[in-house]
Order: sequence, then structure tokens, then C-alpha cells
Amino acid sequence: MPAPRVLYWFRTDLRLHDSPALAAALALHPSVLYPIWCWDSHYVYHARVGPNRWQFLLGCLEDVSRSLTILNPSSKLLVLREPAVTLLPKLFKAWGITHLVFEKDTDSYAKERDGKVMESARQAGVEVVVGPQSRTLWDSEEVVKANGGKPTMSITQLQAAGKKVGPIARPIDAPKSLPGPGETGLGGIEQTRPVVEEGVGDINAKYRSSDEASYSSGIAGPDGTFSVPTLEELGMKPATTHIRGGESVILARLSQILSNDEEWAATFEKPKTSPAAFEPQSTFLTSPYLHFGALSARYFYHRVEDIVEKRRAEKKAVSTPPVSLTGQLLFRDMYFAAQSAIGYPFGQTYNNAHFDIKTGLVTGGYEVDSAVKEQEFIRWREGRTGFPWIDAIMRQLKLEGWIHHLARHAVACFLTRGGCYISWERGAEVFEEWLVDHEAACNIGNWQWLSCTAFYSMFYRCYSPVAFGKKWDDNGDYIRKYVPELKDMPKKYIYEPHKAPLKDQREAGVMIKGDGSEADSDGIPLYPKPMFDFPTQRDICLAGMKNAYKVGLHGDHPKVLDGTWKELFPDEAEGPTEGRVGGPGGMTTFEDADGDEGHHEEPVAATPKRSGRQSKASRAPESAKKGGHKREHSQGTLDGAFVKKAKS
DNA sequence: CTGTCGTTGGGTCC
DNA sequence: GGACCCAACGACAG
Repeated sequence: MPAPRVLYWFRTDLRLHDSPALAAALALHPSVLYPIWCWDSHYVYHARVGPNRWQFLLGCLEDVSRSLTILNPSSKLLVLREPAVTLLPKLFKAWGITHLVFEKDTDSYAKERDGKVMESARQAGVEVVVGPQSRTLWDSEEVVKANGGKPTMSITQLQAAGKKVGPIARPIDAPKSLPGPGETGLGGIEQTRPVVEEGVGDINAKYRSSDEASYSSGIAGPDGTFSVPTLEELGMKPATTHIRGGESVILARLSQILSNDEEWAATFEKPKTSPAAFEPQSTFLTSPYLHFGALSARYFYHRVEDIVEKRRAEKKAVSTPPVSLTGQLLFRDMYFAAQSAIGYPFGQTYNNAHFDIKTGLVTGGYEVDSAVKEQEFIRWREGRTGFPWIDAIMRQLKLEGWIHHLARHAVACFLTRGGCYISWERGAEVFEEWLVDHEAACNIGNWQWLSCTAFYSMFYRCYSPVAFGKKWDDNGDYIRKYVPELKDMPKKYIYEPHKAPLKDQREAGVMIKGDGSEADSDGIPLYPKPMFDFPTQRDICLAGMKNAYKVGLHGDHPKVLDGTWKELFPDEAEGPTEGRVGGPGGMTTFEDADGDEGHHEEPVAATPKRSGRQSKASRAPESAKKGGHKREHSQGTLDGAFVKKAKS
């Protein structure tokens, strides 16, 4: 039997250390090994990916390529500018491939894609080896099985299930040698240009100079060498973050931190790390590396756990899950397993058996259909809500692609159940676009958590846009950094600048005025007034949440599926009404101290209905649409039991 | 049925 | 800085 000719397909495992899938490829004793990366049109067109994450990914690709070349000068990462689904069947033939090897991926989209690729491999007589899922501590499907087939909805469930699955695999070493690739001639293969999915559209077009740029240079790239592209080749606008991708970057930093300060690593408690810290931030910032597989979760886990065990033996203090460093990895596994169990509906309320409608109420569940809400959403996204703590966080996110976990809590709570009462799905999309560490399972899961849609339900625990930030950063240094127009505002007013007397505003060189759409007025920098009165809005949210919990609708309820659910929420169905208070969506009016008008500008035109939501739902496999975990709505509160007004 | 717990709240009082 | 209250969810153990 001739020696195997192996295609190793890198995806979200952009590393050489602790890669069981790569080890499986090498265990075949291949005569040639083609390390490839395929330009996935889903990532280019349909997933929301801004320049910062693109740049991070490119850094990871370059790093892997360099490491491959170190192992074998004739090897490097072959970047193929075409999606795997159309390209691989052609490559199998052109390169005489006998085996395709890749790491298992339980992400909803990845499962669908890999299924298609495996089918085409079967037809081509190519053997497929799916390596163990190693971006998590345990295999997500095994965790689900151990959890009785149900999604893991709490950290205790995850821990119990993980225990049943078994010990977390010890990391394996990077390979010491590597076969080179064979002939890389494309032998007349025609590039199949990816198609923008109808109804979904090219979400990232705004970041590219040309729709055609990404695939215009053919499969092998502009110089025909399968090079890692640049942002320019992608037609992408420049990135703004200082965060750089790459396995060697994170391994070096991890070693440095873990050996320099074992105590810190062993006693780490997430809730005690400051969301307001910058340069340096208060946490490791491993998340983007974990997402792209530049850092193995298992390697990270065991490096930390070894230190913890050592200190435990020395009778020194250590922290434990869920607050410890390893606890953070457990949460990640919890979300991966939940996503794996639920599939497509995980990313939405619609058709999701596990999630209540709740914060989707006022937004129609699937789209913002109120001009006021849309305006609030835009102001939240762009960091001009008039709440400096919220605005600083959103501006850091947009600029750097990363914010602290607790900062994510603050802005997510504010947008959903603790401020605007806008659907978590809108916020999740912004994070998806801007985060360098965006991980669908974790992002969706955390948004559901913060909006009290799933995983968490104590909606009366609400973050204040003033008090929470002050707790960490009384002087407001974080705000001064990311909202520079407030940099000279006295400490007394830094979290609530609209309360500053005109004299203080003048001395601080800023005027608190308007809605943030104007940067300055006659050369004087402007910072907006709060877009609503927070305490009033918080009460409205609490009342809405109480009502929503009482009704207890789930995403797979017939009335949700057929769109008639609004009948059950008469207050919300009417939409925002001027001056109405006591129901979610009521437009609040308030006047501030100096008697100026409040936040109401002319409402912008309502945005058109977004096609993405519905088409994503309709794209879900039939099994997912019909299956799922039907839940009894036994409370008998569907008719007329909603709460019209919260007791105050 | 009751009581307790849940990674990370806020405000007041001492 | 800690104790306690606020108004109160759902999961789980007993």
C-alpha cells in the first residue's frame, strides 16, 4: 500500500503544540503532508468580522506557517482562496490525496460545513480522520451525553458531566519533524467564486473596498505561492487594535506570566479583577488565542493546574472554580456543550426551546421596530449614550476589539434588561463583529446570561452605569482614556458629567449637550446628555422582566413560531407610547436639572427588517426546527396573567 | 414542601 | 470593610 498523501486542514486549531488532530495526521506516516487553510466565504461574507479580528487571524496564520517552515524548510501553510466545500473535491484529485485530517468542531456552522466536506471525501475515496476536539477541555458531545443529552445550563451541571466524561487530557508535544508537501501545482483547477448567500447578504461589505477583492487573485493568491494574505489583499480597511495573533506570541507570554507570578495565577479570582484596568488589563487576554486555537485550552488548563497543585501541597492559598483561572475554562466548556446540544437555535430566541422571549419583547423579538429603540441601540453601539462608563467600554471595544469580562457584563446588562430593554441578539451581533476573541458559543451564551434569557435569572441584580464603574475606578481614569473629551472633568462628575455646573464644564473644556451626533460646537468638544433617566428605565426593565418571567414563553412556543406571540403581551404589542410608564418600551421623558429638553431628538426612520434573522432560522436543518426539547408551559399563565405594572 | 445556592449588584448602616 | 436589606428567579437537595 502506498504511503498516505495527507491533507491537514487547519481551521480553529492554529498551533502546533498540543494538537491531537495534527498528531493523528502524522501517525499515518504520510509521504507528503499538505498543511492548508481555506478561505471560507462564510467568514468573509456572512459571519460578522471586522478588521481587528481579521488581522488577528492573519497573525495566527503567519505564525503557524513560520512554525511549519522551521520543522521542514520545504513546508509552510498553504492558504487557499476558496471555501473548502467547493475546493477540496478538486484538490483531492489534483494532489492525489488519500487522507483528509482535521479537528472536530461542534460549532453549528462548522458541523454543517464539515458534513458536506466529509461527504465529498467519501465520494472521492479519500479517507477522513477527524481528530479529537481539543479547543475545549472535554469533547462537547460527550459532555452533553453525560448530562443526559441535555444542554449544560449551569456550571455545576458542566462540572458533574465533565467528571463523568473523565480526566482532562494532558497536552501533547508539538511535532519534532514534518513531511514536506508534494507538488502544489493546481493543474488547471478553476476557482469557484463563493456566492453571497441570498437573503443574508454581504454583512462585511462596509469593511472592504471591493466585494471582489477577497477572491480576485485566484486560489494560490497574487504571487501564486499560497501566501498568507494581508488585509490589503482582502480589500479590508486597516485594523485599529494593538492585539496580535499567533501561537508563539501567546506561548511566550503565558510562560512569562506563569513563571513570574505563580501566586497570582494560583489565587486568581475573576470577580476581583478590574474591568477598568488598562495598560495592562487585569486579565490574561488569552481568549482570542483560545478562539483560533493558537493556545490549547487543555495546555493552559494543565499549566495552571500544575501550579495550583504544587501550591496546595505547600499548604498555600489557592482559588477554585468557578472563580479561578481554570474555572473560566469550565464556563467556556459549558457554553460549547450547550451550543452543541441545541444547534442552530442556540444563537437566537426564535425556535429555541430553552429560552424565554423576555428581553426580546419590545424589539419585536427579531428586529428593532421602534425608531426610539433603534436610536438607543445606535448610541449604545457607538459609545454615545451619555453614560461615560458605558461609552468608554463601547469605545474600547470598537477600537481594540477586546474589553474585560465584567465590562461586557456592564454594557450587555445596560442594553438588555438593565437599561434599554433591547433584544440580546442585537448586542450579540455587535460583539460578534468587533471582538477579536469572538467565540459564537461563549458570546451567545454570555448575552443570554446577562439578559437573563438563559443560564441566569436574577434579573433584579442590575448593574448601575455609575456605581459599578466607580467601585473599580473612582477617579474615572478608564473613562478619561477612552472618552477623551471628558479627560479633564472633575472626579466628582466624571461618571455623571451632565450634573457638572456649566462652570466646571467650561473649565474641563467640554460641553454636555445634545445626543452625541455632533463632536463639537464652535470648536468646543461636546459630550452627550444621558439618553434616558436610568432609574426610571431600570424600573421599566424590572417590570418587563417580571412580566416576561410570569408569562414564561419559550422560543419554540407555537405562538412564537407563527409570530402571533405579541397577542400575549398587549402592552408591548402597541409599541412605544409617548409618556407611558409601567410597561416595557414606554418612552420615558425626563428633564434634567437645567431644564433643557431630554434625549428626544427627531426619531430616525425605522430600520428595514433584517433578513438575517429569519433566514438563519429558515436555514436551520429540519430536524432542528421540529426537534429540540419541547417544554411544558405548565404555569397556566398564558392568558391574561401578564403583569401590567410593577409595584413600586 | 422548605431551605439553600447560584462566578462577579446596589444602597445603607455601622 | 462587612452585615444586612432590597424583592425575589430557578435549580436542586432534602
